[in-house]
Formats: sequence, structure tokens, C-alpha cells
Amino acid sequence: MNSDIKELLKKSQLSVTASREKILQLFLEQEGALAHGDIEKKAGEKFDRVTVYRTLQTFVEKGIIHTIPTSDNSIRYALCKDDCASGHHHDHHVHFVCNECNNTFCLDDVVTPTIKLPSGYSQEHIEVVVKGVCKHCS
Amino acid sequence: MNSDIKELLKKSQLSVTASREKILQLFLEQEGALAHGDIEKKAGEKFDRVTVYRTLQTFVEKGIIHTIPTSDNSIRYALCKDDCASGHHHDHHVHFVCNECNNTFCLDDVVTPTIKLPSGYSQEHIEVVVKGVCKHCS
DNA sequence: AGGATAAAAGCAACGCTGTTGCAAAAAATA
DNA sequence: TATTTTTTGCAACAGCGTTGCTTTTATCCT
Ligand SMILES: [Mn+2]
Ligand SMILES: [Mn+2]
Ligand SMILES: [Zn+2]
Ligand SMILES: [Zn+2]
Repeated sequence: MNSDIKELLKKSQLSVTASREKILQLFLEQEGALAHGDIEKKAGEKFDRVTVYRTLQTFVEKGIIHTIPTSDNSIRYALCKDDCASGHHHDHHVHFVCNECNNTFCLDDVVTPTIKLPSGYSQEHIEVVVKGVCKHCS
Repeated sequence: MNSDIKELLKKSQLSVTASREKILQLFLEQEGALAHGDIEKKAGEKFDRVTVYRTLQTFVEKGIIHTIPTSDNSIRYALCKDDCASGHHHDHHVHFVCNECNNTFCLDDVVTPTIKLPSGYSQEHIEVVVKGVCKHCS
């Protein structure tokens, strides 16, 4: 299990460091998404704030995690389960935010719909965030 | 035109003040959405930063403007053209972010689709943000 | 219109967030 | 193991967003 983490880092051409292992582990043992603040609370005593920022940024660039837009000035991050590669993400799934537990989940099996846009607009990417009550809270 | 602004404020049970008039005017003469920073640049020399924050917050509460989620820690705001009331918004349209001009637009005529969720999840609200090239830039 | 009352704006201060440059430490490489 | 490269931690900083309090402004009532 721990070697899985090392392997994933190496596969992404990243050197294996304690902070990267720890932060990646947090994502693996977490069902929902994590905001920067969450990670800092769970791993921040061990690592510097700046390291967390840089690690998240690196993971996004390498296609290990992806961002989820929010309406409250706090980006959330979640593991890419699709085959995202360095520089190019392929996460086309819907995200769910629970109004009860306030968790954010990737609905990996729910693909984003195609939207018919007015003429002149071209669609390159689409983000869908559904709010409601999650399966754990209902 | 200026009386329109006063009327809208009164209709929302808000006292008519210089800052509210000015900020509301900015939204009316703007096609796309505005971030807090934009408003501060355009009206910030006349009004305090705090006033801008409080005005935006009030406008959202009163159903005059709505927020648009982003992936870059900067909420954007746009006029509600639907019949949003105090406390309850009814904006069910798609938002568009242009990768060229970096503007955000409300596609008021494009309604958000219904998403089939896994069992256990209930849908209360849905946000759809499409990224691509807008009609002005294509 | 003028005064009383309620509401909003401005000010100051503060904590939190995210960034940058640089030196020290750790990991990869040979 | 020694060298090179990469990452981390530290310090400092700017900007964001919030809060309490005072002053100013708008509304309401006479
Ligand atoms: Mn996801
Ligand atoms: Mn809109
Ligand atoms: Zn929940
Ligand atoms: Zn454009």
C-alpha cells in the first residue's frame, strides 16, 4: 500500500519525499475532496504551509489530483481516477457538494452532459457541481 | 435610467445610497460578470473596500446578484435576470468563461440540465460552468 | 422642512491566505 | 559515497476578507 504511493509518484516523474507521500496518502484514504486548509490541518504540523501549496500545485500539474470549483473562495482537490496525464486532465465527471456534511465528492460514474450553446460560443471544458444531500446523510 | 436603479433598490427594500447606486450601475452597464476586484478598481476610489464587500453581500442576499463558482479563488458576481427574491435565488442558467478575454457570461437562455445521480443522492441545486471561446473572441 | 431614529459607510486593526527569494536539507544520480 | 539536482523550510511580504466601533447618511415621523 505504501509502495503504491511511491510507485504513483515515480510514475509521475516526481521524486519521492515525505511530504508528498503523506499528502498523497491523505487523498487515498479520503472519500471526498480536500481543501488546502484540510490538508494543512491533517499534515501541517509535520510540514510547512508552503510545502503543502507547492505539493498540491505539483500534483495538479502532474495529473494526480484535480480542482473542483466552489462558490466560497476555497478550491477543493480530489484524486484523478481517470487517466489524467501530466499537463492534461480528462476528468469529465460531475461533482457533488453535500449541504449536510459539507463534503465534496467526485461522482466518477456520472459524466458531464453536453450543453447546447448559443452560436458563436465554443465549448472546450465543462464543470458541473450539484448541491444536495449525499448518500451518507440522507 | 438612474431612476431604474433607485427603483430596483427600493423594490429590494434597501435604502438608496451612493455606493449601492454606483455598484448596481456597474453591473447594469456590464455584459459579463464582475469579481470583487473589478468593482474595487472601478468604484474603489470613491468607496471603501469594506463597503464594496458589504454591498455585494447585501445584493446577493436580496436576490439582485448571484455568485458564479470558479477554480481560482475569486468568486464572480452577475445580475439576476430571473425573478430572484430576497433569500431565494432562481438562477438556473449556464455560465460561460472565455479562455481568450477571460470574461464570464451568464447564458440566460441556456437552462441547466437535469443530472441522473446515483441512488442516495438528492439534487437541490446545480451549477454548470462551461469554458471555451466566447462569441466576441471567436 | 426639521429633528429623531435607524441604517450604512468609513476607518483602523487584525488574522488568514497565498506567493516569493533564498539558504539548508534531502533525494536522485553517477 | 560523492556530486548534482530537487525539494523543503524559513522569513518576509502583499492582498484578501472580516470585525468592532465611530461618524455620516438616509429614512421616517411630526
Ligand atoms: Mn472529481
Ligand atoms: Mn448568471
Ligand atoms: Zn453529506
Ligand atoms: Zn471572450
